[in-house]
Amino acid sequence: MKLAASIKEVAKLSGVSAGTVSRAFNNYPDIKPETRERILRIAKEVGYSPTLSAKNLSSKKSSGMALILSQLLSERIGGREPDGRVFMQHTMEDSSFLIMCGACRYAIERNLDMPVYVYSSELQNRKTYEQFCREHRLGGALLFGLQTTDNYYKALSESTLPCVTVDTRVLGENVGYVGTDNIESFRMLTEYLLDAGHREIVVLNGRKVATVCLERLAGVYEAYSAREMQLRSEDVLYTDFREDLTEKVVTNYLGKYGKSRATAFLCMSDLIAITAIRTIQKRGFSVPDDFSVVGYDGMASGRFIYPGLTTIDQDLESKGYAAARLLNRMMNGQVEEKEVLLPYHLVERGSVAPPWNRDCAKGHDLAEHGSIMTPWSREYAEEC
Amino acid sequence: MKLAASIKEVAKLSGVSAGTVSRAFNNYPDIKPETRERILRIAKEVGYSPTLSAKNLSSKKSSGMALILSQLLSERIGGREPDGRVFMQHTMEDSSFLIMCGACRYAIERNLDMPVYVYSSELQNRKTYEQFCREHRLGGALLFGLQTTDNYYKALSESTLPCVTVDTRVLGENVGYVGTDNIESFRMLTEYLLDAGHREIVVLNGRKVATVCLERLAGVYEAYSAREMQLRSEDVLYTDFREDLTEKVVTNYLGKYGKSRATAFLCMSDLIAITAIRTIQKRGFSVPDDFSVVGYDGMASGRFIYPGLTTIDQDLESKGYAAARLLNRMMNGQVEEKEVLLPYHLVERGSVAPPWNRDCAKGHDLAEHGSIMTPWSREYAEEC
DNA sequence: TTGAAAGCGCTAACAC
DNA sequence: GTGTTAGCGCTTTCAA
Repeated sequence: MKLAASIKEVAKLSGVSAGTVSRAFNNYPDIKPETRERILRIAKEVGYSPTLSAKNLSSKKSSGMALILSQLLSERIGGREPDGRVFMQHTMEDSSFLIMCGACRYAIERNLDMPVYVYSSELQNRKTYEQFCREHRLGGALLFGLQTTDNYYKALSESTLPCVTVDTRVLGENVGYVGTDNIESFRMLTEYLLDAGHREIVVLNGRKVATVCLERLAGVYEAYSAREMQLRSEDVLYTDFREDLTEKVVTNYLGKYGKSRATAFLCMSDLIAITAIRTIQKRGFSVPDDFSVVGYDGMASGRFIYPGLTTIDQDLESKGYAAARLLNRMMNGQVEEKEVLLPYHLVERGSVAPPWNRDCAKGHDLAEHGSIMTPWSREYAEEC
Repeated sequence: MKLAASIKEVAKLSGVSAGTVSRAFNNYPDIKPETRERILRIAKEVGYSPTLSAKNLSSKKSSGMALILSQLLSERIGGREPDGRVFMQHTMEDSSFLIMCGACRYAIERNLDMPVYVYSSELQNRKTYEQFCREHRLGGALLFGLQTTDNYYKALSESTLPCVTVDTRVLGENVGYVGTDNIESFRMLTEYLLDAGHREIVVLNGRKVATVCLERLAGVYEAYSAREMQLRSEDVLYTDFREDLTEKVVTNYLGKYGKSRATAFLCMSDLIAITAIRTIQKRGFSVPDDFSVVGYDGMASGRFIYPGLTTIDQDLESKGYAAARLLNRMMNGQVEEKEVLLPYHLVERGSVAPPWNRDCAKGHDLAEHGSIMTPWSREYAEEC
């Protein structure tokens, strides 16, 4: 394999000028087909492919897109193993990764070069959004994990080049948005619990100021008022998405009220829900016999735990894919609708049961829950 | 905010030439401190920062590094929710992501620009490794998720520029390696089970040809022969890392032997272990009373399931960090040791118990396992 | 349909 | 210390 093949080499070997090679590679119409073929063939032989830096530099308008991940390094929260050892955990773990996969899948399908940059909130103070884009010669950017307090969040609304945010809506001429209807989906989730017979529900909320949380909470309230019921504000507990805080909050609640009050926990995320379930079990209670629990996200761990977590799956990979697609279209001037809401759907696993037979369901076996047939138990029952 | 600030603008505003501005920005020694200050100040005012493409192009040797993630899009394996809905899952999910985080953390700490490229096996056929590096003007590359069958795997050994692989060792002049001592760690893990009293152990292996699996299996054999014991080859089952396959394999085994044979499952990864535990429970058996299970990786879900998964945590983030560090050093000619093995340690949760009281431990409660005090039950007992 | 030439924004070698 | 200049590898007029 030859190294260092430049456009000139190829030009010389093909007996044409550099300009013509460029034309061949960029699908210009004004080039004789056979010339193009020949050039492309020779280029392939010597292993030539154009240097992106040079392309970027020479073409007037930069055309590349990039994915910028914000909250990866900062959003680190700790916890402790039972043996006392400290472990770290990412809140955004699942979501960032899947969104990235989806976006990259789109880029790969279209043969687009789309680098991913991990850019923390802290870095955003050192370099402005405009600077970052200029520095990388971006023609458009995909942003995920932005918080409303981030510098880039504010800069986006005045962005001169197209960009797309995921989950964090930003108003601006050139800003697209891909998200989920948080209000609607939480209304649905709440109704699901109400339909199951629950009347005393505790909401385990995330960060008080996070937009998603605000919207989701609104959905809960909507469901309540549609049935002319009231959600007491003291039944909304805040956990900040942190595992240890969630545990503390749930432990407190259980210590205070035990089974005397709520029959279900409605969680703003799967991570919260999973921790809640674990905490409930550690306190000697059962899910779903004593308490039902639902989450939101569709993260993988929800399948692994017992009982399986009933949740709303928002298909994060599709979200990433849709975001990349929207950005690409915006960059090409195909400015359809700049706001895309993705579908979601309820995944019923085993963490919800009707509340009425709480006390006759003690000592259940893994394969049967007493009050409700979980998918697992059903499957087991069928096969045995 | 002014837009389009180039080096010339800054030069003009500062009353110097472009060359001097360049000197100021690149920490050259031969520039008057106050000139530098002034230039930097003015640059900041107009929001200037040098374009990477231009830098790359003009400097002879390209100096940038990048992280290339291979198996993200291809390594997709499906499964089914209990309700029949199909879900997709990434085998590498946890690991890719955490390694990426670690590598990026290093880059950010050093103020290095390190784009992440998601580059599937399929793409590797369309563009050679050399081409990719040239195209992106890389000075070095970090590769994760490479399989021995990948095109880039083969290309690496002849790489002219420094590169570092994670977990997949490649022999070559310019290739560094960051990994874990798979043999040693699996010897330890096996001994842990043997020490607990297990004599009939089933190994749930991954892909037969994967290097990591080969090494890990070697570790198991070592532990056995150190005690002059024999691991029967029919007790090594292959699952290919796929959830559904794992379930099938374990189900088969249990259907055939029930509790009559093995007392423990030694799994090559946490994902396998978690699926194994779930399958065992679905079949009506208990972990750890009927079967002990251990995994390897330290993935987050291992904490969420019940019982907690006893496993070897290999701290993937540190792995990514170490890899980026090694690459950076290699690129700077600080060629210390090109092979870095990272520490690992056993995390004891609740999935292992001695095998001798299998049958007197039925019907246990979450808080007490009969045969062994798990960390959870211990904690619970202490607090109540 | 193609070649020639002027840059894109920067660095680096060589003057002064 | 600083200015000048010649590229880096490509795209893109403008001619031919």
